[in-house]
Amino acid sequence: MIHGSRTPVRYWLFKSEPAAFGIAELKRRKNHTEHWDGVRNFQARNFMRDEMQAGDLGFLYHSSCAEPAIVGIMEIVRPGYPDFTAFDPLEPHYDPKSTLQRPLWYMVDVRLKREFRRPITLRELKTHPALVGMRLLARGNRLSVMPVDRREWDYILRLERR
DNA sequence: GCCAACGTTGGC
DNA sequence: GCCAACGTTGGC
Repeated sequence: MIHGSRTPVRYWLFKSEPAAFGIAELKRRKNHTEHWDGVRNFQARNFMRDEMQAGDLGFLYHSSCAEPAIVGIMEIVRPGYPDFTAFDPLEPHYDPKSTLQRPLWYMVDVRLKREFRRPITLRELKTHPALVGMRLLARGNRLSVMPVDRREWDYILRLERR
């Protein structure tokens, strides 16, 4: 990349159910890339397909578990490209509406950057007035991939140090 | 284009 | 396991 041409990093949040896939697997494969596949929601797809860039960072969030929490930071190493798991009838997220010629679903590749020194739980996040606007905390939010404001990102990193 | 029915998400 | 919120589907 030519010096100075780099666009500012954007921040994201990725949900995953630790029972299916979580930070344990990512740690085991440190410095290896993972496909963030299986996303079947249009809004989440659009973020991955249209907005994510290599070098962007994302929180890894554990959902649907005893202690929902942000547990680490991932780096996007490859921006949006067709999610090939949608093409395979044997895949759980197979979707016949998505074809090689006209892909419907997209994924990105990520790599674990680091695990948090401590998990920042959903419960804790909710106690901070600085985070009331956070998309994750919005009523009825079900997006599995969403943007995080830089201000919120920085605030949460400071929380981790407490 | 409306909207009821249905399935899924995800915290609790 | 419950249930609110939301997206999708399909009849009309």
